[in-house]
Amino acid sequence: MRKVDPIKHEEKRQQILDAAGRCFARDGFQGASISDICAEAKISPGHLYHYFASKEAIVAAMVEGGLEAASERFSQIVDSPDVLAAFASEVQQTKARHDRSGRMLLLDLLAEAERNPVLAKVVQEHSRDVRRLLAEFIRKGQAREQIDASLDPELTAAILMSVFDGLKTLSIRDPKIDKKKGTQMLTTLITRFLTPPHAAR
Amino acid sequence: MRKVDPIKHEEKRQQILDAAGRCFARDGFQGASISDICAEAKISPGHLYHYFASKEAIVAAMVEGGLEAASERFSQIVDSPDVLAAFASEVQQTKARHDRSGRMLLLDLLAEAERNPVLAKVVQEHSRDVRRLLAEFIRKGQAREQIDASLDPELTAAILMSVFDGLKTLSIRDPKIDKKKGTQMLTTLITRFLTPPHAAR
Amino acid sequence: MRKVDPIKHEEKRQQILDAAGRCFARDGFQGASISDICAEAKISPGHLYHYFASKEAIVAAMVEGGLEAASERFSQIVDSPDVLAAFASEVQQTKARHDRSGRMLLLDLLAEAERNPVLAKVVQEHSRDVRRLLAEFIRKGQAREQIDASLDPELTAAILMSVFDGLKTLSIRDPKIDKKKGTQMLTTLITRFLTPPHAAR
Amino acid sequence: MRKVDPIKHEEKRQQILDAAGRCFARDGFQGASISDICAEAKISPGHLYHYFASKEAIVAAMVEGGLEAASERFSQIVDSPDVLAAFASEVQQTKARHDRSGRMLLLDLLAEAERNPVLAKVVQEHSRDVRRLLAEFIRKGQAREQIDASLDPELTAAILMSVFDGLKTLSIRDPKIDKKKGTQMLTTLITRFLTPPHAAR
DNA sequence: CATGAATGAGCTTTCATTCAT
DNA sequence: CATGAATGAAAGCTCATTCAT
Repeated sequence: MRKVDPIKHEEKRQQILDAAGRCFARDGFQGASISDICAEAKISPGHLYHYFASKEAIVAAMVEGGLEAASERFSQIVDSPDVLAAFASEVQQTKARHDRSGRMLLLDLLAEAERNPVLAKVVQEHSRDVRRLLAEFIRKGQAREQIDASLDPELTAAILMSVFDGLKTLSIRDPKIDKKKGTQMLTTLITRFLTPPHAAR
Repeated sequence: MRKVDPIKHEEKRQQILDAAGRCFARDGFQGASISDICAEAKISPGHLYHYFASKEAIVAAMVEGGLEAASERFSQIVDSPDVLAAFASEVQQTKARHDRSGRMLLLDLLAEAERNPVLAKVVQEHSRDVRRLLAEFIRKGQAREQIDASLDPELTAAILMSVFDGLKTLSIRDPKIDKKKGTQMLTTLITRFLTPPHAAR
Repeated sequence: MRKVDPIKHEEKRQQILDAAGRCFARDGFQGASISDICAEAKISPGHLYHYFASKEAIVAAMVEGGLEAASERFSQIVDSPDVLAAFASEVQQTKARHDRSGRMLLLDLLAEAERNPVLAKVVQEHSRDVRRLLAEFIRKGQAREQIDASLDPELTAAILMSVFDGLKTLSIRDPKIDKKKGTQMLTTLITRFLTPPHAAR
Repeated sequence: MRKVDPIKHEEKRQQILDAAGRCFARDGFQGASISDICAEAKISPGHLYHYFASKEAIVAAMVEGGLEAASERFSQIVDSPDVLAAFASEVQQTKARHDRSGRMLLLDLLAEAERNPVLAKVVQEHSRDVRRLLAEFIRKGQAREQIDASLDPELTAAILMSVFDGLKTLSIRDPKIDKKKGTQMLTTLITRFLTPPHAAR
């Protein structure tokens, strides 16, 4: 009868993950300490270990959650009628999210994934999923003759993901950049890349 | 009275930087410890501080060195006759370097620069220099009608740098990717992006 | 939800301060290491930092405690009927305390206070309090015509405190000194200093 | 023929001791590092060890020098005709020296002497010498009926030295004290202490 | 005589983790 | 479920001292 309520348990986990997210965003994966996270989540260190086996487990769970959310966003675009408009919209949303307080950890994650096999696996599985989604997307566009049919969908998807990743560095390299114009330019880039060569521009 | 050879001093500094580079590549900026670096450089921890005032100073020196080398590479392309060929070549070289033992720390660096103001400044100054070089490059291409004259050179340069940054994530997200084909696809992307709209493709 | 017993916490703090006191007495403020204190208090170095934020905090707490105790002793004499007898008694007690295991750190403290502003402030505030107590004491004696009314109470108090400080050096300069005779001589000194000139001696 | 010039050697030693004195005054015996002293003396650490076997040797030599100088000052007063005037003058000089840049290390020294047997010995030998000088002084005063003949010369000398030591703490305990008035008060104290009881005051 | 390279133990402090209650 | 006590290894860094030149 005195079993743990699994819903409450999950809620607490989420609260901890949220707190961890804020700490990681502020100080990085290595810079944020268990102590910091406990303070942010207002729980004791001993208690935290009831929910997560280790710091790495927290990172992994947080990353997995974040990537899942990203996948969902992508899958919502899939059914969008106009391919390029959907892309442009996504780009702008990406940049908007970037300014939110819950900062972008993508670069930290990717850097860390290069030496942490656990994270590497998570990242690669997520990437495969998104790439498939994106490839499917591209195939649809090609069917509608909105996207150059000569482009290999899988590879194109991979390249586009890289381009999106690269976006994160824009404002690091130049904090004063005009983000709106940057978005427009990127839309141009993607449009020209994907548009069938014979199409009027 | 004869002062010690400043050349030897500089040599030792370089040896330490090399060792640090290997450690950072292996474990990240935060993951690599002074002890690790000392072991790798085969010196005592006390001695290291004759050459660098702090761990951060080592990071800064290493980063500065790496970025300077990158700038030099870029400036060498500037005089290249064919714009797009030069780009493609640079892309391939970038990918080749990526596999070297002295691994790429660019993502770590950019992630770290978001919270370390010292690194941020170094990165931004370097980025400004390279961006100017690249913009100049683009202007030349526009003068020769090899590059779309309607593209703002500075912004285009910034976007291209982001695209290059994004490249680093390709093989993290998919270790099995065919790098050669990736390079070709990227060349296509850049070509289509930059080529004047009326030009035959 | 039941928070941990703050009494236990305070007890542990006191135990650590006691251990620190012994170490400082043995090796001085700078000579005693955190390791030493932990060994003496039989706790781990990490644990010590649950109770004190830094070594300096330990020193400050210990000093503050010691000075507070000293102030209390002084305030107890204030109501004593015979001024000079009270002084003499205090002098003897001071010398007795000097031999205790929890040794005298006054000289270390005063020397350190010359370069550590935090300690300087603590010392000066304590000194002000004791000086006021002593001055009040002197005023009472002057009212009873037991103390020369021409002496400025504040300044006399300051000088007397200095004389007490100086006492600490007696046995350092000559370990074989007869402490009883020394105390008598000091009583003579203070008596002659304070007694009204016209009084019969 | 290529023997070391012993005069130059001694000069260098003195230069180092001077530099050390400045460092010790600034940072204390433990706070000043060999590095600091080398920088202040403008020599290399290796070279310093040609002149002194250890840091402790530097401290000992410096202390010995300082105490010797102090003894000399005292011995110069010995032949002074008026006992009390000479005392008062010495007190004022003591306070003046206190403000000099080459700051007072007496408290550090006495505190350190309690745990360092080498320093303890130096201090005690010096103290004995000065005490004898002072006792001789007192005996002279007693012969001239300027000093109370009932005071034991040796013990009185010891007490007076303590009183002088205590002086060093006056301005630590109250940085805003009026030093001139303090000196006058101390002269009063000593005068009343030493003056024969029957003498007019 | 003089240099600066080099050492290695030790310093204060931090931190992920475990334990007793 | 929840706390804060407690650990101990490791971090970055300092320093007295020695060594090769």
